[in-house]
Amino acid sequence: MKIGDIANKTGFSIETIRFYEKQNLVKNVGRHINNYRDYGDEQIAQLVFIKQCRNIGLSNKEIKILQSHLENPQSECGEVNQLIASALKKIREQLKLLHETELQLNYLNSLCNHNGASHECGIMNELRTTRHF
Amino acid sequence: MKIGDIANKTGFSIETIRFYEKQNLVKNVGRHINNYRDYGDEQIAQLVFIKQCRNIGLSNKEIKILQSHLENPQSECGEVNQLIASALKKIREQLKLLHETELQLNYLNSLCNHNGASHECGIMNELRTTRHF
DNA sequence: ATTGACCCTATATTTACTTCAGGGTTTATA
DNA sequence: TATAAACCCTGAAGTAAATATAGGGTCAAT
Repeated sequence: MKIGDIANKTGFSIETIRFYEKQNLVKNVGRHINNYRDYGDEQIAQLVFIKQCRNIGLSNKEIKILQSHLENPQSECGEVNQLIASALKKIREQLKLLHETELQLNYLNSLCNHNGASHECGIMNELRTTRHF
Repeated sequence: MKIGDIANKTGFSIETIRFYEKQNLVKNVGRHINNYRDYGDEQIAQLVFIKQCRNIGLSNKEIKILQSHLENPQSECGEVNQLIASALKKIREQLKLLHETELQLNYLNSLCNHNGASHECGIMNELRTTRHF
C-alpha cells in the first residue's frame, strides 16, 4: 500500500505519516523497488493506535511509552494507569481554565457590538483596565 | 526599574519580557548607562494589557492588532468585536472537544487500577481496539 | 511523448517561549 | 579589598507537532 492510500484510510496527511516515521512512531515501513514507501496492516494498526492516543490528548512522547507496553505485553501496566490518570488531571485543569476564559470572553463580547472609535469601545476599555495587581 | 523588578511586578519571567520586546509587544524600553533595560509605567501597562489578552487565549499576533487599536483611539472597533467573537467561537469548540476527551479519559481510567501485565490491562486493550473505521 | 497525479529528500517555518553558552555589573560580605 | 552571590547582557539553539516549500524522480494514460 502506498502512502496516499494509507493516508486516506487513516485520515492522517501524507506529511504527518512521514513525520511519524521519522519520529519512530510508525515502524517497519517497507519500500517498493522504486523507493516508494510500502505499508501494510501493521502500520495501519500503529496509526489507529496513534489516533486513539491523540484523541485523548496524549503527546507523541506519551504515545511512545504506551507503544512500549504494546510491544512488551508482560510489562507492568502501572505506568499506563498513571499516565492516563495524569492526562485526566491535566485535561480537567485545562477545562477549568477554558471555562473561565469562555466566561470572560462572553462578558467582553457583550460590551460592544457597534463599530465606533476604539477608545469608546467597551471591549478595549475593559482590556485596558488593570486587574490582578 | 530593572527587568527583575518588572518581572516580579507583572508575573512574567525575565526571559519572556525580553522575548516580548524582541517581538515588539513591549515597546519604548529605555536603557541605563550600564546597558541594563529600564522600565517604567508605560511598560507595566503594556504587560498588564498583554496578560489580560493572554488570559482570554489570544495569540501574540492578535494582541498586536488590539495594541494598534489602543494606539489609534480613532480607529473603528469593528475588528476588535470580530476578534473577540471569533476567539469565543474557538474557545467553545475547544471546550466541546476537551469535554469529549475528558469523558473518554475518564472511561479509560475506570478500566484498570491494578499493576498487572500490560496485555491484560483494560486501558491497553481499549486503546488497541480499532474505532472510527 | 507529454501531462497529471503520485512519490522522494532535505530544509525551513510556525507559536510562544525556554534554555544555554559565554560574558559583563553590582551588591553584600569577609 | 577581595571575592562571591546575585543580577544583567547578547545571540543562538531547543521544544512540540506538525506544515510547507524547493527541487526532483516515477507512473499511468492519452
